[in-house]
Amino acid sequence: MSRPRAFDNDEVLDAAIECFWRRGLAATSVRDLASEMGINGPSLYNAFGDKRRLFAEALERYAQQSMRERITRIEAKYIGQDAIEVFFKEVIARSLSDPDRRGCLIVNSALEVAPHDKELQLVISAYLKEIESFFGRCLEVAARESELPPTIDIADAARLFLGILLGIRVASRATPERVLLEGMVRPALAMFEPRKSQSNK
Amino acid sequence: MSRPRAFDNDEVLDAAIECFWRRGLAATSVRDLASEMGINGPSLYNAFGDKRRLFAEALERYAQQSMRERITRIEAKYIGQDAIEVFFKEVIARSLSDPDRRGCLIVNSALEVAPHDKELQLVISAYLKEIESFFGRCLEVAARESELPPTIDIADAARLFLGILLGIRVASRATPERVLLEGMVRPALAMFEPRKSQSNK
DNA sequence: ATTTATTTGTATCGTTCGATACAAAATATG
DNA sequence: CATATTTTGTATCGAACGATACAAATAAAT
Repeated sequence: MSRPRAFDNDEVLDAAIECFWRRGLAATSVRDLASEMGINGPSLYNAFGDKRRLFAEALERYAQQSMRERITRIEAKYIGQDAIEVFFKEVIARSLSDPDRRGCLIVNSALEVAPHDKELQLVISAYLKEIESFFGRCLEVAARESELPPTIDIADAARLFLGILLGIRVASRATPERVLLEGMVRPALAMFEPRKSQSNK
Repeated sequence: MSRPRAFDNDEVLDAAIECFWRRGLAATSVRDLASEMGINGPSLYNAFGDKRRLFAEALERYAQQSMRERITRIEAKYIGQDAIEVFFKEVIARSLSDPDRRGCLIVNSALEVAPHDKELQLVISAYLKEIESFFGRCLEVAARESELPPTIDIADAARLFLGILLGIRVASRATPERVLLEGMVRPALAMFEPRKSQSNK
């Protein structure tokens, strides 16, 4: 009954994610966005309401495609200690290979947006909780598989790994050096029981 | 030979710190700054050059008054494990008691500014290194005092504590909850040898 | 007192900001 | 084909942006 959209919502959202990811919310103008999304300003407002609502949609899509995708993919293939190790290995590799040093949009938004926007604070806080829960699940499995000393408090260990992840994401924007990022997580991974090593030849 | 300044440089810099600390670099306008600093726009430009240079001066003053002050004050009174514990206790207390959730200006700038400003990136990266070195010194002492198992790699442990600190600062802006912030650091503090406990009555 | 150098306050500069008014274009439905 | 409905592109809107021109004000030096 009406004229159809000339663009794909998800495609232009991906372009918006790229803008917000690289420059943040405040430093990205609507003109930047419209240009990178390949649409006109009025189309942007017609489709997404305003800049803040576009940001909220981009953030949710990022959480789905970047955070949850990684968690479900890793949990489908690894469990316990392995899952945590693979997770950090992947995050560090991505952080070091990104010439724009974008870090993680969720972490960036936790710092830039959360204190000034109550509604988005709740959303972002929930994203962080999802990551903490992922670590919690891995640690539960590790404890069951005797990879983890029973003295370890699992809830706190999950919080520790979340903290280290946030630390890695911050550090990678100012000091993107492998020795630093890997060094941040290595002592925490040492909380696991020593692996039964294969016989050395 | 000339008309004297009607304002104190350090006083107006403190006001500038407050602006940048609460809202970040991009979201703080020169009018915000001049208003909070109690001076006119032209006086601001005459004294500090431009917004970016004012930010650089405010950041350096913050590093001196907030980061280095805390480190030297704590190191003058505590050593080893105690120093690290007091440091985190203080940071967490400050984070939870700040209704504006400003976090740490250095950490905020590592995320917002460092990727887009090569010169400030180097400055910020050096600030982070100062914090890491503080942890390193504490850990060296702890190792000498047998507070630390010899299996612990001190350089990596210092990187871990820096990472946790960054994590706490980020989390405190989105999820300022004591159980989370304390939980992030508690497992790391468990790397120290069990203390010889006093006889229980 | 006059000169010299700097700061101060007023009044902007041109640019960019987020957001729209409006009419032409496009499609599903009747 | 005619109508109803939404999208599109052009052309802005008023407000706020970073930054200055300029003259009055202020003090030290002569």
